[in-house]
Amino acid sequence: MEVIKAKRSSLVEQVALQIETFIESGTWPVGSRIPPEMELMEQFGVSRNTLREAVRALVHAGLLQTKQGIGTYVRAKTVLGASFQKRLETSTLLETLEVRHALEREAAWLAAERHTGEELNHIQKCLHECKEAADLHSFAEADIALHHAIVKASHNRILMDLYARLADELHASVHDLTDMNGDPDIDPGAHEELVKAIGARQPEKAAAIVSKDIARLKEMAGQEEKE
Amino acid sequence: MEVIKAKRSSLVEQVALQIETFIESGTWPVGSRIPPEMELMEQFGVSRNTLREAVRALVHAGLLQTKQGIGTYVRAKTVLGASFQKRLETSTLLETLEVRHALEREAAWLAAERHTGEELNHIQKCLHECKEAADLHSFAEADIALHHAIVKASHNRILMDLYARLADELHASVHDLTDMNGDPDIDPGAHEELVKAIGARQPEKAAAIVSKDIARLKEMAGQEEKE
DNA sequence: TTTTAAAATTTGTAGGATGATTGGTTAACC
DNA sequence: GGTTAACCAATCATCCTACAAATTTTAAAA
Repeated sequence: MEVIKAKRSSLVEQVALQIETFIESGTWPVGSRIPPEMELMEQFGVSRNTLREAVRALVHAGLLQTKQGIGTYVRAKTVLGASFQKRLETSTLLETLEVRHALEREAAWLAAERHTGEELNHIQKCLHECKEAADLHSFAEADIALHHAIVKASHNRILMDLYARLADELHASVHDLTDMNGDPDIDPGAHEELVKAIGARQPEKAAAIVSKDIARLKEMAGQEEKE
Repeated sequence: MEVIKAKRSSLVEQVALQIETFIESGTWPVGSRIPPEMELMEQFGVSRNTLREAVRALVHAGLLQTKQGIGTYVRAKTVLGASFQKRLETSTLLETLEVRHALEREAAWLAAERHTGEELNHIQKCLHECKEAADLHSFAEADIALHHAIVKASHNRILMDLYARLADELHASVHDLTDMNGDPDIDPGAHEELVKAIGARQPEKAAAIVSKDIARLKEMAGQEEKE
């Protein structure tokens, strides 16, 4: 792991970007503990202050998390994803659902236009796991995986970045919604129609199904706020 | 400007968040130069290292920009906005237009549902300025202002955050497109229809007009890539 | 008056020191 | 044998001092 020193930008910026690269590339995956400060100082060939400024930048961005006495952990894969999630934490559920609608509708449309055979297979596998889910927890996970697969099939990296964090944030919210309402109100038929429309390359139909699905969630959210 | 010291989080994090607050609240507006390090150290009551880590976090986030020998300047108003713009800089024009479509379509729909009389007046004023634009530059600025007004009328803060940066990034791209094609291909009729649909509280119609508008831009972008 | 050099201001980087936190280990006590 | 307290090592958090580098301002020289 030889670190190249460029001259254009500050040392701190260079180190921060390189750490980001290690994270995005998967060298330091989410959840892993990166080397301690003393080691990083040696690897990057900078003083501790410079190293700390770089690490702190990424801590603030939500990419890393430091634990005194223990070490530094990777919390997120991309800066945009982390800051988006931070933003979602201070937003209302309605705002979040509306943005989800915007992103999912566009993703479904593009997936219908662009998916590969392999991607469609993966989408169909996720659909199958939704149907086979034994409990609410399994269903929620399969549901998220399905939506991720669809966004991936859109071949739009920005959508993927934004959606990765949106899905995590919504995971708990929707989970709470269905818990409190008691009746899970699962509509697997909508998922089946969505996947069918995407497979048949019908973007308008896919988009309409997404709109209908989110509208139902917004209604549930509205009822929740009235209680 | 008395700074309160809480105990829960690290000093660096507290200072960084306070600086962010000063920026978001407009105390330090975009483009302005914030006080030098020595002053900030005294104001926040921390050491220079602690202050630098906080400032560096915001520099990396794109909110601040430091110039050696001169000072530190405010570059953006929100972290999400800054990181989104950073992401857009490494994205293709097609990806950007697709995300723009997702956000603008949702914003137009919500604006049709939720606008206030005051907001509609402002939207109509922006439309008027589009029509009265003497040259391409003026039109582009009025165009951006119109879309900003529509997104604001959606009453969704996330959309506003994301769109603020998206508009800036697209400003140059669309400008380049129209420059290179020679023929500006301005369609003021679409803007008029859009504003009419929003005013008449017809969300479906507003959304369809946005889709049509972006589709035209995507076509132009496609032709550009073929040259 | 103009040009050059020095000084001042401000950020960038390095090194040293102490404090605080966390997890693991060991010893003492019940 | 189980529990609790003390101790230690590892690691991050904060502070201080010093010098370097870049830019602007001021003073001196031509």
